[in-house]
Amino acid sequence: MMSYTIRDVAQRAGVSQSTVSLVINDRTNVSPDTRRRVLVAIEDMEYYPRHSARHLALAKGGSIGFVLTEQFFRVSEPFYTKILLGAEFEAAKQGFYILLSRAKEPFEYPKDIPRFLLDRSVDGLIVAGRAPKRLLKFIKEKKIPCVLVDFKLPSYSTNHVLIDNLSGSKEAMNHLISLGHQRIGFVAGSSTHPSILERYEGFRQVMKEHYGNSINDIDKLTYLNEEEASPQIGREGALELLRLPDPPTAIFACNDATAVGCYKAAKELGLSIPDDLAIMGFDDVDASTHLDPDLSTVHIYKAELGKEAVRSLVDRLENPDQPLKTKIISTKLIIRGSCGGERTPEINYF
Amino acid sequence: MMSYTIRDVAQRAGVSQSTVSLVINDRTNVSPDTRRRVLVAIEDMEYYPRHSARHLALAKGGSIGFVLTEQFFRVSEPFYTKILLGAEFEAAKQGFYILLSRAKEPFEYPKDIPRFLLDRSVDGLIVAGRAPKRLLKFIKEKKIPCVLVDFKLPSYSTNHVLIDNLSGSKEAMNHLISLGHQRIGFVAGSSTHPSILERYEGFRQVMKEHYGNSINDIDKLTYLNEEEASPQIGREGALELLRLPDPPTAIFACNDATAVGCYKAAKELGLSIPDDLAIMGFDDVDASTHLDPDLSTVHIYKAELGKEAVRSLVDRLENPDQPLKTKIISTKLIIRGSCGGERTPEINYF
DNA sequence: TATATTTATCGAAGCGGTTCGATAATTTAA
DNA sequence: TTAAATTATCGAACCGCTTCGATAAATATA
Repeated sequence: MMSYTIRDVAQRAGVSQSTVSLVINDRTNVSPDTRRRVLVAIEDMEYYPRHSARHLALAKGGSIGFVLTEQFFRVSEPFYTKILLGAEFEAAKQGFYILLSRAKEPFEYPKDIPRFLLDRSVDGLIVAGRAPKRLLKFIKEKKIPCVLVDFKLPSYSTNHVLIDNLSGSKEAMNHLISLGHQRIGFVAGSSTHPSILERYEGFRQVMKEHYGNSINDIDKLTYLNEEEASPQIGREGALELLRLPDPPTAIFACNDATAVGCYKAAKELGLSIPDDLAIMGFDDVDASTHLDPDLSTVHIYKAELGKEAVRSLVDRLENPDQPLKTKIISTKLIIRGSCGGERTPEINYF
Repeated sequence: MMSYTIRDVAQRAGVSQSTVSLVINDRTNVSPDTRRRVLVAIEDMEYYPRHSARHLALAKGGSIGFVLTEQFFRVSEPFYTKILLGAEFEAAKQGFYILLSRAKEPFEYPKDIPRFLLDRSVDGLIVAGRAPKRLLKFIKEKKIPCVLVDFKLPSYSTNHVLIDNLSGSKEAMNHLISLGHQRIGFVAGSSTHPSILERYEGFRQVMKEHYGNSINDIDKLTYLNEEEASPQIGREGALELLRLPDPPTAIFACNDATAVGCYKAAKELGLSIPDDLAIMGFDDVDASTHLDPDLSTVHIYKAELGKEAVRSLVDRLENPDQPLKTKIISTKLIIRGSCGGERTPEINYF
């Protein structure tokens, strides 16, 4: 069943198609009476303008590309998909569509350039997590408006939405210290990711501040692995630190997935949490409340990251000459059962 | 920087735009020599046809809408997003885009009709999880090709991709029984969802088969709740069953989220898993390996569901007069630590 | 060799919108 | 009362692609 076009509406309302267009786009210089007639016709015919036609005529279509690094597609899925869902939420609100795509890793140029970039289906792009350099270069060359979420590159300027990892990390560390821990270990995977580095930096700063400059000591209490942060890495790291002659009494894991592995290590060594070993995570993924005891961690407002990314991008699309902006979203320390201290009341963040 | 159009390419190659179009679309009746010249020009100019223009000309754009029920957007996120990711994977392979949208709950018509349906941005639709009736009605009226994933309505005919819940459930039950359990409880949320009902049916069938027709008994061992399956529901249900004068020695939870709650209940009552209480889940969500002991469960090939949905839809788009098809995807029993038995070797399913 | 087919290429119309410039109608200014 | 400015409406061109029918060139058939 063919549906109506703007011409049909025009005919029905007894006006020209240009007038209908003016009404649709809420432009000035249409008499109230004509406007009413057109609106009635639109209503009656259940007319809705074709997206592709507008897109073609306007050279912009109100769609946003969302790129997820393939690695995260699998491993860190619960984290990044929350960001995606937040983005969808805000995009819908602002009348934009989200087109989803993966960035392969390793990234091959030009094969792996998302097709919606090539055929101009999207007006702009959000990249969540590690962004392939070659992709970023392409985006810059083509001058495609873009915002990076939870990732940055020293020499690359664009809009960003970032997590306040440093503050979050320091807050978590200070909490651990306030509980009396002196030997605190740090276990991390994905150790080249800027967010992880910042969490590490927070760990170091607080340790130094409290326990002086005995860097060697800090280094001994640190396990860094470049591979994707995961329970396996967490387990390995925790085992390594806990087998030290002078093992830590608390472990700060770079994220919740890693913390899960620390639980396993503790169990293997017969250590009880939090009495023998305190564990602190980062991210506040759903799984953290499933652990026993439930995990104290640093909450990240994931959906908010996605929302802010969309706002940032839409803003940029609407005023292209704006200065670049970086938004930094705070975190929130959530005390549960894995390291003692007074529990934070649970709130249901979307 | 304006990019090239088909006319530019035509000019460069010294042919008409229609010829370029023929080459692009790989049509017959183009001399090898001309084809080569055009291809070279395309290559040189990095030409790529505008999506919206093709869309307009062809009245189809190679995009698929993916609708997620808002409820699942939050609660069952890890489950449905895996399906989404699988769909993206297959869609990319087939050259389709995925547009994401939520279906509000409750669903208000016509406000909540996804916009991409109204403005014809998508050629077809995948709906995952519970689909609002009013939305389905709209889809049928507009004759929009559609496939339902993990949901069906008795009177609604369309393409489906479903989980073989009944077999999965029976297999899980038989395993429990083979371990010697006689009193097995069933705990479920989302009890009106067809998938959950099928799992329940599997439970009943196996119980009846083994322990005769003492229906009352089975009913006593059943906890059904219409609210969204969740750890809270699981905890409630397990507590209720475990406090019976003659409590179950095993609990079959309708899904992993619910099973998590059963763990909590067991802990509260001082029961150890699997010795005092065996627990069996369904879904095989990531979190199930984080539990201690790790959860025996029924694996669902979530990404595969998404892939099959795309295949089904694309198939339908390409030959519209095909009969409707329902695909049923099998499950796989995964034995881990929560109920004894020999462990299934872990495989990394995408 | 003349005619009928087939093959290669092209021009122009059309997909469904937006928008610019022209025109007619109305209001304001002189 | 007339000229100038403003407002309302419209026709036509255009966005970038596909496709139909026409035409010219090449090939097959009689």
